[in-house]
Amino acid sequence: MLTIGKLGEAAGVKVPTIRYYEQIGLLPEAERSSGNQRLYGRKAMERLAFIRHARDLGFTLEAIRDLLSLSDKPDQSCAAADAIAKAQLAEVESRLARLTALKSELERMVVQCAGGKIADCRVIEVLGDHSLCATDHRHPETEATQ
Amino acid sequence: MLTIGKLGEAAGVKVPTIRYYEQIGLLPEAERSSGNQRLYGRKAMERLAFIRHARDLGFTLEAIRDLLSLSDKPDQSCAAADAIAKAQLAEVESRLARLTALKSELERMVVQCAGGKIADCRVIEVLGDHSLCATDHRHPETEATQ
DNA sequence: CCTAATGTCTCTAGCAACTATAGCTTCAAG
DNA sequence: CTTGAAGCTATAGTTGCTAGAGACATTAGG
Ligand SMILES: [Zn+2]
Ligand SMILES: [Zn+2]
Ligand SMILES: [Zn+2]
Ligand SMILES: [Zn+2]
Repeated sequence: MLTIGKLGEAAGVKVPTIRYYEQIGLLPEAERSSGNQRLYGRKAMERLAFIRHARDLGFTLEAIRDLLSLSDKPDQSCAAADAIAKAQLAEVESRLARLTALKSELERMVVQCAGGKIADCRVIEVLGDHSLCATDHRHPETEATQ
Repeated sequence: MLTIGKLGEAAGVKVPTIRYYEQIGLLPEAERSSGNQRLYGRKAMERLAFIRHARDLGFTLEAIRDLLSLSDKPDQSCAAADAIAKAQLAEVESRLARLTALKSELERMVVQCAGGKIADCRVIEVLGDHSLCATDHRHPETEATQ
C-alpha cells in the first residue's frame, strides 16, 4: 500500500490534486491507516494513471468521469467512449485552427514593427484595429462540448 | 454617448464583462447619467475594442493592462510592447506544438478502435497506458487554458 | 527513547476571466 | 401610464487545480 505522497510520485500527480480528485468523486474514498492517512493499492494507482493520461490528452474531468465509468463496464459497447474521444479530437482541431490563425497574426505584427516609438508601433496599431488583420481569428463562442 | 448595452454590442463584448473590466481597473470608471447608468464616449469605445482584440489574440488581461498603459505613452520606445507580443507568439507556438501532438494521439486512438466492446476498446486501452502513445505529449509545467 | 524533520490531515481561500443569479431601479415605447 | 427591456449592485459559481494555516502522524538520527 502506498501513501498519498508515494502514489503522487508514482503517477506524476501532486498530492493536493489527488485529494481534490477524491473530493469531487473522481477517485473513490481511500482506505485509511490507523493514523487516518490515506492508503492506496494497485487499482487506485491505475485509476489515477488513467486520469492523469486523459488530462494530458486534454480531456476535461467531466469527460474523464464518463470514460472511467464506461471503463468499469467492459461488456458494453465502446461507442460512447469513442464518441467522447472524437469530440475531444474535434475540440483539439478547432483550437488548433484558431491558434494557427493567431500565430500568423502575431507573426505579422511582430515582423511589421520597425522598432521605433509607440506612436508608430505596428503591434499597438494592429491591436487597436482588427481590420488590419489578415485572418478572422475571433473567438468562437457558444460551443457544444468541451 | 452610449449606454453599456450599446457599447457592448458595438465592441462585441458582453455587458457583465464590461463591468468586470471596470471593476478590475482595465477600463476607467464610466461617467454616469442622472439615473446612475454608465455612459461611454469614443475613447472608451476604442479602449474596449483594443481589449477585445487583444483578448481575441490570446493576450492575458495582465498583458493587456501593460499594453494599454504603453499605448498611452506614444513617445516611448515600443520595445516593451514588442516584447509582450513576442512572448505571446512564443506562448502560442508552444501551445500549438502540444496540441499538434495531442491531435495525432487522439487520431491514432480513434482510428485504431475497431468499435467493439469496452474491454477491447483502443481508446480506453491507450488512456490507461501512455507507453502505447507514439509521441510525448505530456503536460509541460505551466499552461494557461484557453 | 527523544527529537527534529518531514509527511499528512482538514479547512479555507485564491488564481484567470469571466458568467449567472437575485432583487432592485430606470428608461423608452406604445 | 403601463409594461417590458435594460440597467444597477452584490454575491456566488465555473474549471482544475494551488497555496496557506494549524494540527496530527511517521520516520530517521543521535
Ligand atoms: Zn513596435
Ligand atoms: Zn484581428
Ligand atoms: Zn472503442
Ligand atoms: Zn500518452
